[in-house]
Amino acid sequence: MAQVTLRDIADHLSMSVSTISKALKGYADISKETRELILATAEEMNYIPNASAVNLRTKQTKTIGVIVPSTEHQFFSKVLSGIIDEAEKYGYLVIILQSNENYNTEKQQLQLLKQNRVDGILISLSNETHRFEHIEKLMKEDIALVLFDKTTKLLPCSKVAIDDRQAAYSAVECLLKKGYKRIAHFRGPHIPQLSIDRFLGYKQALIDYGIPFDPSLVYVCDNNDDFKDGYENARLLVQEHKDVDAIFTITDVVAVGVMKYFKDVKISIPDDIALFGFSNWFMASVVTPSLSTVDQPTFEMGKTAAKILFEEIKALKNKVKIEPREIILPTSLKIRESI
Amino acid sequence: MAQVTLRDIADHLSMSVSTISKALKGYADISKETRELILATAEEMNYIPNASAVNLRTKQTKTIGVIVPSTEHQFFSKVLSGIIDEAEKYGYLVIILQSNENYNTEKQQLQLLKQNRVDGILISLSNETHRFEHIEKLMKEDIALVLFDKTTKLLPCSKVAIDDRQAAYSAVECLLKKGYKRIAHFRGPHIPQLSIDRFLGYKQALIDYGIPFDPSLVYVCDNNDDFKDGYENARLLVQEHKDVDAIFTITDVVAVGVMKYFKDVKISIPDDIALFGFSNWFMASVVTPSLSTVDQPTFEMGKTAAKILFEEIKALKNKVKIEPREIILPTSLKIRESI
DNA sequence: TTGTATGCGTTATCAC
DNA sequence: GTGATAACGCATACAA
Repeated sequence: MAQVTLRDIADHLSMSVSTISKALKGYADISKETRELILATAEEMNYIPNASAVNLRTKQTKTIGVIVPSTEHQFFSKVLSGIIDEAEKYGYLVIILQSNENYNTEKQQLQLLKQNRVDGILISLSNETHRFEHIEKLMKEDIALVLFDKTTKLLPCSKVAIDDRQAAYSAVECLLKKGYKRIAHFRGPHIPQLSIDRFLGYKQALIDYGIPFDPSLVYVCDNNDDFKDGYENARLLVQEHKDVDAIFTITDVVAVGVMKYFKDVKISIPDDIALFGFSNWFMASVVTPSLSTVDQPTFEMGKTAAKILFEEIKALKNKVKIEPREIILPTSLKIRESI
Repeated sequence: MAQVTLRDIADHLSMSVSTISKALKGYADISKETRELILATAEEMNYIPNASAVNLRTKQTKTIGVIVPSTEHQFFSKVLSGIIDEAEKYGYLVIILQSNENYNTEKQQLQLLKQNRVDGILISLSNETHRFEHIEKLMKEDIALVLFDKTTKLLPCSKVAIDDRQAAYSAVECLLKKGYKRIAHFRGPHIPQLSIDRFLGYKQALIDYGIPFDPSLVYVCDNNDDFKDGYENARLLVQEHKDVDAIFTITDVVAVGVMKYFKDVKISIPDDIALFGFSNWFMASVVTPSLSTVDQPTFEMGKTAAKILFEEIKALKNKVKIEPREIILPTSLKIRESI
């Protein structure tokens, strides 16, 4: 059974298609009676407008695209939830794509979204992405774009993120104030701004507190398996630096990997080594000992990014120039048993 | 800058639109030279087909819709990942909607997807959904539909799920074999088939092992906050039934809530009470003590559901009648420290 | 091998 | 107040 069209309703009522269309859209120049008749008939015939036809005519799809490195990542799934919720309020649909931290995939997916003429795009950059032509190209066209979480300073578009550097600084500062002196950092991959910033925050805090920065205390987690990275790096650390008294990790899962290793080799947290995570995922509160970490407004980040995107879509539609904005969401420390 | 159309290319090359169209689609009746010229020009002009126009013509959108109760739920985010990955292979885009366990929302979202003429729909039913007219209506139209995870026996469409009853049976059987005799069950809400089935598996195991079923040992988790449900029900249980020696929970997060309460009141797991979860989420392996649970193929469920959906979309397109299938994915027990 | 004509379902401008 | 008519961008049957 094919879908009912305006034509079908028109035929059924022996009226013209344009009359039906106008009545359905509440135009003033249709008499109340006919309008009501048409509305009732449409309802009865189970009419549903064909979005493709509408898109073609109106040149807007009421759809946005979102590219994230991975949907199953707890952080992103929560952001997505925020985005989808917000989109629904605005009557927008959300197409979700995962780049798997791959630059080429990300690039291709942008094409796909363009092909579908989405009204706007939200991206959290892949770890691999260090060239931005694909995005710059996009920005020159009539398509709104907002970066979130994994952003870059090299792109003059709106962004929603946290102050990773400051947040990391606070975390390490907290360790320092507690008296820890030999603090290692399990950092993220080299490209993403976010992992650079957290590293810089770490370094700065050490310097500010008169602790010499020791590069050999920085371990990189770049195997796309944070838990394992944490576990392995913990193993290495214990071999190489017996004097370390605290670790600040790029993310909670890394910290949980560390905990696992320490549990296996009977190193006690925080007595032997303290541990500070980042993200405040659910698991941070339920592991033993519970994990001190940096709380970031995840759901809010999604909502905010979406909200800004919709504003830009609206501006674009009205041919108003958009001023790129950078929203920094507040973070806070969750102090728990691990320090 | 408006998007380049076939017309633009045609004008640029002084050819007809249809020639361009055919060349781009690789039709045989275009000479190799012109085709190559056209391909090069299209590339150069940065032509990207307008999906809305194509949809309108071809009556397929190469898009599927997915409705889940919540994307931030770890289980669903993993399923979604499987769906998106699989869709990408088939060249399909995925629109994701969350019903928030609300029947009316689910119903409305189905309308939205119809409006967008998606080629197929995947749904995991909301906990509230106990009427299925909205879905039955859909099934009568040219739109493929596959249920996953939260399915129902009342709908004659394809389904992908696990054997919840059997899986729950195995878990409880495992507890019984270990010698636990007074086993409570923290069940899910009353409507979803899945929580009914897990409950039935629990009950059956007891009966088969000669333990009388005691309804007062069954606690319901229906506040949409599994952790809290677990925590609160644990509190109640301890008050009401001091003799219970094991708990089987509907899901891991509930179990983690239980663990938290027990930790707070110094009840030892598994010495005082054993604990068995369901889902094998990441956290199950990292809490202390680690949680015994039922492992289910989450990512696989998404992939499988998508795969079946695409088969049905294909069948529908070729006007082949589709035979509903029910795929049961295998589960297994993960025995850890909590029992 | 290429071009012409038509229609997909809708919106919007213009007559009547 | 209502109805032709054209246009959105593309695909395809058919004519040349």
